[in-house]
Amino acid sequence: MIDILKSHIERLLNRTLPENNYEFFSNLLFEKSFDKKDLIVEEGKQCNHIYFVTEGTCYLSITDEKGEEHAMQFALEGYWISDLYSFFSGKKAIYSVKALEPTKVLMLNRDSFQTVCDTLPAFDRYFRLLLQNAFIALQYRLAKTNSEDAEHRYNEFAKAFPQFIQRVPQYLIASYLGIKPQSLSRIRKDASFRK
Amino acid sequence: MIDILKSHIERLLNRTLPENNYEFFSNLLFEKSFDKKDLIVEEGKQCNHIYFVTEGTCYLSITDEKGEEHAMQFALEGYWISDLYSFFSGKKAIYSVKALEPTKVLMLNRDSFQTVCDTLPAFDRYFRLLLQNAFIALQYRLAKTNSEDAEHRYNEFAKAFPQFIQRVPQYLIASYLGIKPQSLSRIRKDASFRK
DNA sequence: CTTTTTTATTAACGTATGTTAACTATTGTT
DNA sequence: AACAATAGTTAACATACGTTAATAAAAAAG
Repeated sequence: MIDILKSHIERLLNRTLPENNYEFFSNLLFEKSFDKKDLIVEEGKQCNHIYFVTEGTCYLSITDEKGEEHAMQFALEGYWISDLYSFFSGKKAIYSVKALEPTKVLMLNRDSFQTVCDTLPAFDRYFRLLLQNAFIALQYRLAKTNSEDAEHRYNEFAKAFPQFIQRVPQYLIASYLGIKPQSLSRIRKDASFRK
Repeated sequence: MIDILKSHIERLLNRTLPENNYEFFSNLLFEKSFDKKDLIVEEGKQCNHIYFVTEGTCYLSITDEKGEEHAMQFALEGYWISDLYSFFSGKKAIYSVKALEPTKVLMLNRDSFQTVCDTLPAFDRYFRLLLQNAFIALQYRLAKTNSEDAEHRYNEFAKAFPQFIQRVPQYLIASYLGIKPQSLSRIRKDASFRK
């Protein structure tokens, strides 16, 4: 069951890991379960872990001054999620992570992260590749946010992430796209008319 | 003159590099100069380098289907810039990089990047830290794009990056903020009234 | 099953930003 | 210095999306 993570690592590194490397790493992980609606990371508190989802769904969000929540990222089985700002700086979290379903994660704390990166260069490489991909995807998403209208963005999202359309409530998808739920409703209705 | 990069690396790693480590790395770099308006990276062609700016300014942009250009990132002395999508995948660039002033860069090609990361784990670490910071900043920028109006975003930008306000034309700053130059003009006028 | 809570829909109206177009200011070129 | 090209401003009008509010549908809880 932990092996979904091992194969994730080996796929990114494009090679198999020596068994003792992975063992060293996996001994630093803790398993934890959350109920639906539980907060995995809470804004205002230090976020001392990164989380690898092995079961369930959750999402990262930020709350603005008006008290409105904005979904930034969704995660299901095989995704890492956390407030990286807080994790890497040690400052208070500006994001929250909340479970959308009963969710199981493998968690790695800051010290263990440092240890594994210092001890096994393969893990520095692994996390670099993760961040590389995340950065490229995020930059592309921002480009689309600044150039396409909400309908186009919704269609691209639905095509790229059909699993999220299934498992994430529509008001959070609207929020992720940078619009209100009413607007997404309107967009979907207009689209269904045109069919 | 190359040492602006060395100190950049040592600042991120939070330690001094063995002199032979840096020498190994810097021998893989090429220096190149561009005139104002030159394309450093051209959309549609492979982007085979990452660029560290030692002099001048340039910016990364993407052109949408309607032919409109969207500024994604600015870089002046001490910044890395490139189309990382193309650089890491080997596919055709979807972004361009263009000089806004006469600009000097140190460039590192894909093979050399691989070599230095494979040979010196410190560089995997360095590029992980770079990407980490870039990801965190980009995620925050997207959060603001989805939650604040253009006036607020402009004010935050001007405060955080006064150098760019000096050296980058206003229509590119508008584009970076996700609005049209006319809108930024209006915002600035309204603000000056309220003073 | 029934009730309550949460999520989604719809419609009328408001607003920030886009569009078009004309004009001015600035910068670069001969 | 004169001219051309680029960048910035302004204003009238258009539009995508936000706001408010009422209702309906679906999911969770008793």
